[in-house]
Amino acid sequence: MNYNFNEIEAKWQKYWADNQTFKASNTSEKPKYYVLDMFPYPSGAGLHVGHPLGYIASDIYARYKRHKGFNVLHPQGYDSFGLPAEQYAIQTGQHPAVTTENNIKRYREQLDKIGFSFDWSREVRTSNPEYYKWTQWIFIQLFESWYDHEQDKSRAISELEEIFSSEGNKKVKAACDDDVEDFTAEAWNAFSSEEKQKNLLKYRLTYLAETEVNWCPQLGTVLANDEIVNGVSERGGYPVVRKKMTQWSMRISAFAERLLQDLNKLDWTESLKESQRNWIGKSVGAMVEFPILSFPEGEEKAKSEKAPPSGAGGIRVFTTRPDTIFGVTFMTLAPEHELVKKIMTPEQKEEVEAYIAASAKRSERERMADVKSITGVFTGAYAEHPFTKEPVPIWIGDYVLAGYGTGAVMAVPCGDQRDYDFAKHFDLPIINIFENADISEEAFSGKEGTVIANSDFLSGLKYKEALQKAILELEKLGLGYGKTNYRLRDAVFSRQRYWGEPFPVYYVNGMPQMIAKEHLPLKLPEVEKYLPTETGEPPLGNSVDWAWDTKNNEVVANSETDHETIFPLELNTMPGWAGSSWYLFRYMDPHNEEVFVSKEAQQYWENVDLYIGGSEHATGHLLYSRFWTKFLKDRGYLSVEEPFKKLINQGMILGESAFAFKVTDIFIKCDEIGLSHPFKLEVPVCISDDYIEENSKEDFVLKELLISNIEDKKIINILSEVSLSVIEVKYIETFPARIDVNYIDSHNNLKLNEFKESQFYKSFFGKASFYSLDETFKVSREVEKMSKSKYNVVNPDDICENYGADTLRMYEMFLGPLEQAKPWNTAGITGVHNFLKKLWKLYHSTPSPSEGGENSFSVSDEPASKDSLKTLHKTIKKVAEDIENFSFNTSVSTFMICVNELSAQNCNQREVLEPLTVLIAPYAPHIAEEFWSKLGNSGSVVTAEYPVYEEKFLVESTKNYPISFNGKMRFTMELPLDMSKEEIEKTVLEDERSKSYLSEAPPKKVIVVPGKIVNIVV
RNA sequence: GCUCGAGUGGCGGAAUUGGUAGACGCGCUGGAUUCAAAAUCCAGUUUCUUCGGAAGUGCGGGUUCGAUUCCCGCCUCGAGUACCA
Repeated sequence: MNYNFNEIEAKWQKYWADNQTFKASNTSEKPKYYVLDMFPYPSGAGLHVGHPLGYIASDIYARYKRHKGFNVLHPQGYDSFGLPAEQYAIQTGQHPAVTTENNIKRYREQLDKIGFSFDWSREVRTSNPEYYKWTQWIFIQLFESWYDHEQDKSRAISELEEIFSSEGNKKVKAACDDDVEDFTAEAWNAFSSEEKQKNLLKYRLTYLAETEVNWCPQLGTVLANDEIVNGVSERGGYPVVRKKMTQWSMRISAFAERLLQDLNKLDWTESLKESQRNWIGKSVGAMVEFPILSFPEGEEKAKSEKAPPSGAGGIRVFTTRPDTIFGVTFMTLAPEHELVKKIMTPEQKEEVEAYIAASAKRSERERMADVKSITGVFTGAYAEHPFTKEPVPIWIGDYVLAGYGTGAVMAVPCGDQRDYDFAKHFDLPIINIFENADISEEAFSGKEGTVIANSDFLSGLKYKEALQKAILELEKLGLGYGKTNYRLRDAVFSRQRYWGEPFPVYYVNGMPQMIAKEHLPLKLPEVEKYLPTETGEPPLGNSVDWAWDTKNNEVVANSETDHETIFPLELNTMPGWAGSSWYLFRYMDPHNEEVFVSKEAQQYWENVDLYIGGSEHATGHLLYSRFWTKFLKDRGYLSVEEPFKKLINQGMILGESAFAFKVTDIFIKCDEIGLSHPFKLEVPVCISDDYIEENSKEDFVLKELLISNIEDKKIINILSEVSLSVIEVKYIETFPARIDVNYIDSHNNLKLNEFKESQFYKSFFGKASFYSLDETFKVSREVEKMSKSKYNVVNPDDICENYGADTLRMYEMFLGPLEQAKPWNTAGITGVHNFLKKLWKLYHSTPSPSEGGENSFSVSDEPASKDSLKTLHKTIKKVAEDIENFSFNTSVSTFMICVNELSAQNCNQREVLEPLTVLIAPYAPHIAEEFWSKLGNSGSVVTAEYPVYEEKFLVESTKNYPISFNGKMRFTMELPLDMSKEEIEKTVLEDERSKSYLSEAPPKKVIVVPGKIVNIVV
């Protein structure tokens, strides 16, 4: 009987499902282990071979841990709210819930074929009301909480109210909005309940704030930053305007320091931690206030002496280098800075306003892209230096960003390159305040070891001392204080979309009210269309039933809002990261209707031991999830501070795109080509750089080759460095070159007949008439991201069908290190497939050709040979080590070596093959189950114990020593391992081969490392 | 620009408390089997070579008996981030 993988795999997949083999229990004597994959968004395109890579790795690890005696939680689910389903709904009118359901079905079928050991009884879907009920509940908890910086934790808002009513808000060190005003206990108690609510909102961990969104009037929708290209919408190219909207925000910035510090506790890659550190962007420095010296006529005179740091009488700046304060020669404000219009002098008014208008026109992106050109305008106003009391000119310049710090900087040209460039450009003074620093060419940015000079009381001090001293002196003057700044902004939590979690919020007189827990979930309403309303409100505004009746606690028609118990509901929905920020905990207790996770379940499973997923979530999902975990921990709902202990980012599997082309020689005569005169060849062709041949007689370089798509025609632009030359362009592809990889065979030939039958051919070439397919075509390949639009997608279903899931699993691992990006090449899969066939043969007898007939299962109970046991134990050792190190590619190699050796030894003994079955089970579970049952075991191989490595089988008595001369290995010698250094040296030197390398002279030195190497220096 | 990572055969890759560079697989070449093909099996496959050998892990130095591995300086590619004061 041959290796019939289709039959075997279907059989065991059914067995696992029927027997609930992978169902995890929340109570067990065994130690727990939680392995989690980042759950997928079920897209309409289905899975390609790149998607399961991480799932296979985590599945191998989960199965391995089960063999090692752990109670393993290995669940899977769907991040099923999201944009694509909504966009599809806008186009087709199909309800996102329907398309999502269909997509999930397809995903499940595909996943099941690969043989994962998921506990599907714990499946979660973020778009499921039973699930998002708890997402809404967490939102309410955030609303009911504030952040106490004193205790460094989130606390109940009721505790804050108590503090306010007993001592006011002066002593409270809370994370809050910038505009809170001080009030006493008496004042608080005198507040109306509405005033109280207004003030509390400024402290809540989720709060309403005016924030800007990208609004596209033509599309009638809000766009994300990456949907905007050069200031216009990516789709359609319509203008986008910044529009202020009241939106929910999350006070994640309150957690900045903890999110930063706790990174040190995590077993994540350094690069990932680094990008979170950068994202949090901590900088330690000082807030300094420069009093304004002169307002223009008619305005109030500057209050230079007594202006408090928070007052409006000065310009507040944040600096990380207060030690360089004596180097300040000017100040720069962002053009948007609110003080600009107040302080500019009448003489400068025109110029300043023109500059503001000009920079407002430039998009953020433009401003950032254009780093080189230096622009700015003098406002005419001056500030007073806190120490020297000298006037400091105030400029505006768009190198200062309104969104960071205070939107203003104290310019120290000797110490900051941007200030330096600005000063040089506008001929502003530069004072050198560093000892022994040359600032004639560029700014000096050294810190450690720098000695400050020319700086009054800071002169002679080192960087660190000067820093402290400067802050101290500023504090004395009341013009500054030490301050730590974070780049991390509060996260906008509202989306003007349909397919997301509705907020459990209704509004009474404009103040938000939470719907009580017992009335959750607040389900998404039906709408007729998924676009914003004509008045520009979010899609939920299209619903006729979207108001809350506080009397019956139910959703009612919004036409009835004039009734005194009926109030409008929030129209926004939550962002994609809401549901994914806490899903790991729901898997622990997925069907609990009372709490989002029971204390017992959470305390048993704690948090995720191993998390595998893509690195694209480095600063989104992974940061938000840490934030919510910390919050829920603070409020006593969780016992852990972090969601994911260990994290591995799997690398992307790339596709090998195929380009088919017909070879035609075309000569283009270019008489006048200059850089300013791109040559245009207006024929529908494609060309790639590789196929350009230069005319060697002319000394020219092909500078650049541009291909642009204009009205479905490919236009070649050739830019040459010299103006007079003849370019010979060969090998022009005479039709759009991208070909679906599935029509290319392993020898890079176009499968012409199949290709002509394909939908791909018909849609692309059906109407074209300028080429003939019957001629010879060439195929070139290029490695790119795997994507439907590049026609390089390989479907795992096809691989399972043709080679089996076990082959797919092992091949994906064999491709290369898990964390590395690597190209997929279906041609290479035969190596792994042949290995499994060889493995199959080990367990089956091979009848001699004369006998004929089928192979049959034949494993002997005789004792195995010494060599076979050695091979087995070598393999146990290496494979176990490799799994622990997530080096799955090398463990597949090890299996291959093992099977090659056992085949050569004609090994068919149970003593070896039974442990081998368990060893390979995590990688190729179906074939392992088949062997396991044929070996006479009942039940699944999953329950088998992992084989134990025994040193004794590997003990050697001799070593094949490499003998090197000057470090170069020349030959080897088999010598006993217990031979002494001296004996080894003597034996080696006496060898004939050594003598030929030594010529006449004796060796200068002989290094003998017993058990390793002999090196002779000549 | 900054941060992180990586450069090894035709290709994917292996080897790091410094100790036989190229494991394993693909591809390729030759052979066996076959009417033939597929499948399978065997042998070879870093480069150069006067067939004795010699060189070789992006480049240039250094440390060492010995460097893919450690140190210094560069180059290239990839990922992330971007005027962060």
